[in-house]
Amino acid sequence: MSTKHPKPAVHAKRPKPARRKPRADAQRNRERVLEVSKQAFTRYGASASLDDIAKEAGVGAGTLYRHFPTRDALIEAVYRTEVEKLAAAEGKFAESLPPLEALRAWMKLFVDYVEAKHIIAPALNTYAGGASKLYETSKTQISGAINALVKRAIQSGDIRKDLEPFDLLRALIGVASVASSPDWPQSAKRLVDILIAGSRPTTQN
Amino acid sequence: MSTKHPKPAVHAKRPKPARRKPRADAQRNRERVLEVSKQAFTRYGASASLDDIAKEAGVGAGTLYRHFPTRDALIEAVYRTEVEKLAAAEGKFAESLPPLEALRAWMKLFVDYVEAKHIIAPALNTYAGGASKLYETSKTQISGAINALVKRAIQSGDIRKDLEPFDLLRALIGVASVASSPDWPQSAKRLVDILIAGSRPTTQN
DNA sequence: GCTAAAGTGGAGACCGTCTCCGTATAAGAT
DNA sequence: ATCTTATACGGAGACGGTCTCCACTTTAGC
Repeated sequence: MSTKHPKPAVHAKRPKPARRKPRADAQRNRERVLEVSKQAFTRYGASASLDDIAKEAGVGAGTLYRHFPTRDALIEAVYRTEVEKLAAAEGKFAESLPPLEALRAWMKLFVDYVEAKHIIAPALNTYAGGASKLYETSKTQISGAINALVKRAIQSGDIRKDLEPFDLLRALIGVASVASSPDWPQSAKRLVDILIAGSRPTTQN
Repeated sequence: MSTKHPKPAVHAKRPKPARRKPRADAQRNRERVLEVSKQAFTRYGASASLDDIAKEAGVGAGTLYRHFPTRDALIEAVYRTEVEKLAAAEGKFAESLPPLEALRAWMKLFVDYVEAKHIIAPALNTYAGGASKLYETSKTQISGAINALVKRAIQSGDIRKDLEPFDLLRALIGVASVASSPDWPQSAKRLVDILIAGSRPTTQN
């Protein structure tokens, strides 16, 4: 074996362990699980049976758990793109609207997202019990968005200087977690207006 | 049996089925379960094992489930008194404080209650999944309280006429459901102030 | 005391979670 | 084309929680 080629380090994507290319079936299964999960979560809520999801996706339970070790990991993966879109909307609003209206529009968009996929809200909150660090990135993205919007609105003088952006976010998550009653979306949007009104500089009394 | 006494309708508490007095042991067991549940819920959250609770209370699982057919029923029973106290505080504040401050004080008291017993908030919300009608009475009590406070504050001109009291309540429940981060109580109270500021009549702009 | 109504308790059926490991298969080397 | 081996698969089964069922016990009322 002294004639063997020198290490093909030129082709290696990763310098360290010289990894092998990921298997095609693994990738396929992962996507199928994700697909089925999305439907299952919207249909049955966050407590949908994972074994059922695995079955419907045509994979064994072991496969599902290998790709997504915990329920949280799965939820996070499912809603990662949604959260990214929501965070991205911040930029668009910031460009096309005056500061205060951009903030208002984004907050109402948040409500819309939660209305469609009501699992997002608990996913952004640490939720009851386990303080998993999995949602950290999602949280960071959303925090970044509202931070930018509030900062801009403060600079333009539309919002009190001492307002904590995170307070607003917490209120938003909270309001969104309460999903009872049919007129919830209207109520949530009225609340956005109240929150913004309450965040303006105190010109009165 | 023709000599038997005439129906002792005089002593009957209930006219219809002439019920027998409830058994002493049943009452005792019920209270023990309630006692243990209260501790278990504060220690392990709303998902504490019911079988464990039964075991610790020294009763069989069957007994627990007979008294409280569902988890919700048990939670409701445990926090019924707390909710009653909270609702009762409305009267006190209404007497001793000006309308707006009474509302503010009550809302902050709400936050304090939730901080101590973080299960109250989900109990007031329908929560994810099943729309059980069990919390109806609790909800009604709390709704009544905030309704009275808001109405008074509207009449004194401190609050916009078109404000939906239930919107405020929903925000409160929502904010209270978000229990992450150590400075949550401060944040929640800042939010109460924001909500109230946002509910004032629009003298500006 | 007697008796029927009321209540008890725990075995066990059921269901969801998650692990373990023997088997299958794709990727890369020859 | 075949071999080798890292990678992935899947489902049986251990585990733990929920909830029911019913043979047995206890109590209230006479």
